[in-house]
Amino acid sequence: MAKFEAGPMNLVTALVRTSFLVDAAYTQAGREHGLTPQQGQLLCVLTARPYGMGELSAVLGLAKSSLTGLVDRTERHGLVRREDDPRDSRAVRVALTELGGEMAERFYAAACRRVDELPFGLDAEQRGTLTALLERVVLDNEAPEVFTEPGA
Amino acid sequence: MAKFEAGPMNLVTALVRTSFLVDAAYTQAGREHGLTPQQGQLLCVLTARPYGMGELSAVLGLAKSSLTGLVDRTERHGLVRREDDPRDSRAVRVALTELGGEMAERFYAAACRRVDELPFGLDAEQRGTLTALLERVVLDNEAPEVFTEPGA
DNA sequence: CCTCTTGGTTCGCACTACGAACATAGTTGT
DNA sequence: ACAACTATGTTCGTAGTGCGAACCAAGAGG
Repeated sequence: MAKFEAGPMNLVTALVRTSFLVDAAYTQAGREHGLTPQQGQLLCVLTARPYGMGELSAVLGLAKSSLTGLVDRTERHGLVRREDDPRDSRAVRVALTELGGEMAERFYAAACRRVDELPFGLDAEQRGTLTALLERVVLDNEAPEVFTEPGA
Repeated sequence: MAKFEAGPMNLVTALVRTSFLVDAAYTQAGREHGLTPQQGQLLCVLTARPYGMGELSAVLGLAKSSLTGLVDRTERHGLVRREDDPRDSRAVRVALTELGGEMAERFYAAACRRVDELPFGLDAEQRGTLTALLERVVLDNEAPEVFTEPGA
């Protein structure tokens, strides 16, 4: 029963399994540095600039109440800091600490390395094609700007 | 800064963001039916056949101890059942209940629908190309056989 | 038999995520 | 000014996730 299904995989299955691989790579990269994937994600977002809680909630796709905890824990580990927003005294700006910046860099590098290894079976041209197609999907769906290169 | 970076996205970023979209779709599909993504995943795996705990652990990429809890909770919801393995009395076979089978079907359909909508901006040929490229990645990395069509 | 391995569970821990309710601080209309 | 509304975060309770270490019981091998 579907034991030798070398036949064409459907797109949905391919996407789901790829996502599975990416997640695993991401999680592994985090584990190398004592980070949960969520904390790693948070650090990566913050490398661009400080964010407010509400903004983070939107970018990461989490409820505000979920974010309080994530930031709490990450702050407790000394990776992130809550700063007062000068122009709105109820708002807060979450920023990387120095240690957080270093962690972000290392996590980002490790995650990139691992994810970049996934398409090892594709040549340069195929990678280019794949990138273009996925980029289209990502942009069409307005995927949040997660995981932009820190040095950009 | 990098505000109008319409430039070529790198492959890693494209993969990570795509994975983000797929996860969100998956989670949403689960929520529609009162399932967590993990429980949904479990049901999908079990549509093929019953599995032992160890097998599940390997397929889902979880520690055995994590699995006990997942199966416990899913069992508590009446979706899954632990059966004795006739040929090994310490082993267990996790199987779908009738309700579990129905849920699996509905969850699978919902997840497919949502994931299938992601590449709405691609035409048939592009979808074919994308599928082929991802399939290659998936097979090269021996991604677990998650999310195979139930009816296969 | 006595070991060694294997299949699962238990336990304690840290973390994830949500919605409802809440407190404040801005904002608007009058 | 002042009341009414809105936006920003936090708190609280609940359910679920995931791990490693320790453990138990049943098979396998010498």
